Amino acid sequence: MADVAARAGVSLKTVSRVVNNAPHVQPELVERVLAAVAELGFRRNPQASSLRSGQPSATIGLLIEEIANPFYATIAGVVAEIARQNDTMLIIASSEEDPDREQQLLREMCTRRVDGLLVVPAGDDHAFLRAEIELGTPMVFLDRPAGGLIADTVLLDNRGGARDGMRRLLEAGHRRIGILLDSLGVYTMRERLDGAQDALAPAGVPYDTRLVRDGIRGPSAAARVVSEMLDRPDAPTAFFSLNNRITLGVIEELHRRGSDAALLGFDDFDMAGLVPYPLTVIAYDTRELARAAAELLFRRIEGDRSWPRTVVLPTELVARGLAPR
Amino acid sequence: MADVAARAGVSLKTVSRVVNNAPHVQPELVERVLAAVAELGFRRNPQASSLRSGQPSATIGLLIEEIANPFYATIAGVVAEIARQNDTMLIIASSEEDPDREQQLLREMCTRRVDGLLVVPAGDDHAFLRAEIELGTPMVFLDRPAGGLIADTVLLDNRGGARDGMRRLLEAGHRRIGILLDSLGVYTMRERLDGAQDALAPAGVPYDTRLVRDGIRGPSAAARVVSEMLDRPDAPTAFFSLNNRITLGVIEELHRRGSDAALLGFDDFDMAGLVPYPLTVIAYDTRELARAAAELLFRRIEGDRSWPRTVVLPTELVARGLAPR
DNA sequence: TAGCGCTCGGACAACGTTGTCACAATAGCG
DNA sequence: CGCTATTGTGACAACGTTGTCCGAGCGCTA
Repeated sequence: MADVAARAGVSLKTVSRVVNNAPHVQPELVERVLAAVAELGFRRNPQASSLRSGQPSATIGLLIEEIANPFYATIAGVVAEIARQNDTMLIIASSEEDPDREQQLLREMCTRRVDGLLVVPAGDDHAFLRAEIELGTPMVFLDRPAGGLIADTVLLDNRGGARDGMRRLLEAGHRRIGILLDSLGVYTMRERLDGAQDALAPAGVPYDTRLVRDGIRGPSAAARVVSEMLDRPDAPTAFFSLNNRITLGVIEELHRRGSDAALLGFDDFDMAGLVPYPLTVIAYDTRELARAAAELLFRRIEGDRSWPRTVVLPTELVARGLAPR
Repeated sequence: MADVAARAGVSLKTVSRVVNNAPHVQPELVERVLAAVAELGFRRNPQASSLRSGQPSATIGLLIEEIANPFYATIAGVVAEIARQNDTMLIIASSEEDPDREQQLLREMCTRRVDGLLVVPAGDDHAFLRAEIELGTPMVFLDRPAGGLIADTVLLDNRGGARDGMRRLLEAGHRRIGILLDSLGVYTMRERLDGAQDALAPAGVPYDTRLVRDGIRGPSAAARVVSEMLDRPDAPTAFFSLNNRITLGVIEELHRRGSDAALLGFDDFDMAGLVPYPLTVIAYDTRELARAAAELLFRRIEGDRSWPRTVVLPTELVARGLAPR
């Protein structure tokens, strides 16, 4: 900046004023300064600038489980767009469902003085963020609630959606429904399982633990479990898959066998209309989830200090897949 | 930091030493300082730190077209992981194929003094980055080459892959092959179309422009084009779709009609093994693409000043989809 | 023409940290 | 016991920028 000032024949402060579009500078000087800036390729250092002026960093952080997963990729896309609209840069990191890693990454983001955080929590204790919140960093949790912390949260109606879906299966006369899920350690899985149970009691169907299988990590594991269940004498007449990766495996196995079991899956997915098996999915608006969370965050950043709120977004039952030809 | 020093009864500099794990500090003092740090909730300001010490920002930027797109999401995931392994934060932004927006976002990243940039170019002139490169910011372009700039680049063998795929169709006896593509403004589309043409001449099949349709933006547009082509008297016996969104639409229409046209698609996709139509895809390793680019970038950041290199990754023909039941 | 207010430019300090250097205290040596 | 090394500590300036404040120069009025 001093070089620019020398070149333009003005004081350092005048250059600062020009660079910051401050008033009270002669048009002629402005021009000279801008010329010098262009010639010397000067660009102001935002670190020094915000150090002195105490301005925010115009950066937010987004912590998700896994970027490559379409659910999180969709969220990241929406957040990136809203961040751009707010002239804010976006730092993204993946916790890979590891609480230690989550904590480390969130700390790092806070250290970098992000203006706000959007977090899909991995661990179940986020007390370490309390100091940061009190220090004034806004934070919005999405898809799952934070542990041990009262904070803004945007969730899906996992429980209600699962209950509605199960009710549909029960109304169709199914009494033996296989329920397949990933880890019970994940909040959404617990909620969805609870929702399924909610529907059983009013229908007079007992909760049979032999029909519930957890720890299913991917499509092929799901296919194996389905195969095994169908081979039992009291095979299920319907399946409820609690996430879309499991749904894929179930479809694969049911299609392979030419089975006519009903299939209900939580999570919609791309190409769900093209899969070779009729299924009903519990769908929701992922983009709306991200939008609500990001908008809330920016309202907080702009100074909204009202009491933390929790938003729950609805789910919807949708018929998908192709009938067998 | 001054408060911490006062509380621990040491000088400010000693606190700095402790915070930076510098040697030559008495263990007892270290302890007192750390206690004061904990009590006051002190965290050093990396902006001021790097302002003074001139250290790099430990941040890289990734510019892609659209985060929600699985191709870019996969890239982002790999880059995020490699960044983490290098203790580096990752800023992600989407250009949405808009050259102006690309330029604006890249400038902003450079202003923030990122240590390096990974760019999927949207525009075709990146001369504005030359000053930045000469200033010492490493940059690696991926999936598409930069315009008007000699720089590190990691590409896929679009042309070779398309040629091999077409050759396969020609060997199977197809002579009328419908070619469907998105905009010719996109580098990869041009390369793939060139590759298709490369295969036609040696097989003695003329290039018939009536069989080539560009400007196809999504699955439903693709389905319409297929429908129209199949209704013509000299309907194609095979289709070559130049990206996976188009492939989806083609499948939909071919399946709907119960057609037996052969289908070749560029880009593999999730669930490609579950779609209700037999198809061959030109697949490649997206993760490897991202890995190669990110590794190269970090080698540059670590000081590798060798001549810019261009890496071209191979493609592979893979049979996918389910035969009709 | 003196006095007044208004505009604009520049000197200076400060943001929070660390590199440099100097000095004090201790240990090691002849 | 005095000398030099070595280690531990602190004063100071500097990184690049901007907020504060003062005063120079200007035009206007009485």
